[in-house]
Amino acid sequence: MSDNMLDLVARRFRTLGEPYRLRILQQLEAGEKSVGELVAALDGNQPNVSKHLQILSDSGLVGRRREGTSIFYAISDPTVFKLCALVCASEAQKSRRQFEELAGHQGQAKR
Amino acid sequence: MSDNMLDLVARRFRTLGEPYRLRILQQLEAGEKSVGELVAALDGNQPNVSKHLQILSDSGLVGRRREGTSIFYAISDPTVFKLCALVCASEAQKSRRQFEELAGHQGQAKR
DNA sequence: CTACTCTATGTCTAAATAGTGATATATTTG
DNA sequence: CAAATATATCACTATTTAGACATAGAGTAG
Repeated sequence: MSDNMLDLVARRFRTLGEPYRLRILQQLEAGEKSVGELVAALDGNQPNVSKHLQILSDSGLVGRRREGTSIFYAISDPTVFKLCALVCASEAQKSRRQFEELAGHQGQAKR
Repeated sequence: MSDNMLDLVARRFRTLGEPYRLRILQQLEAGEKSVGELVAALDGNQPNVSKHLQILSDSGLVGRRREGTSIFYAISDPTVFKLCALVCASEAQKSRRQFEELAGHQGQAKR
């Protein structure tokens, strides 16, 4: 993979590496929402939400649509949910391994 | 998804959000390598490589094995390559859309 | 034990980035 | 045009994090 592509991929991962942005994406998974609706749903302040939306938009993950004075954002790259699902599964398996390891050591200790 | 899980997922994405770490993972995709081998292959300095390896190890993406004075690292969670492949495909599609959009506008300008 | 090799860690600096409040911009309404 | 609303941007601070250098720790050979 070229260095240029590596940078692009890393940038994409960094965009997804912010819990607040993941929460925004999660909100948008249910359908498009205006900035105000997102601010209300996430209990955030407006400039911060707008900034994160800008970053998501720059990355091409979401698209915008104006309607009156409101601007509605929507998912434009559903890949993100596959990515999240993969990571979730991986984390779950990691937790399970850790648990079993602990349980195993506990069992040994009892003997 | 719980806030706790969101943080874990975000953390995982951030771990992958560094080009240098992606390059390390790419090196390890071909098989386990010692720190020294990675330093040589990536033309980096040793403490930096070690630090990135530590981060990858903490995330559970790689595992270590000692052999003499050397320590060999290897991929322990192949999920990462699926993630990268997905993002690559998404980026490629994004580029393609951008190109077609530009081409389309050029065509309009010629009329 | 000493010298040597390989790897990890501590410390510092610089850069990137999130959060916040004030303000600018755009759209609609009267 | 003036006022009101919704969103974006600016300026700033604080936090995080990568990179570089020096040094510590672990293992091996003599």
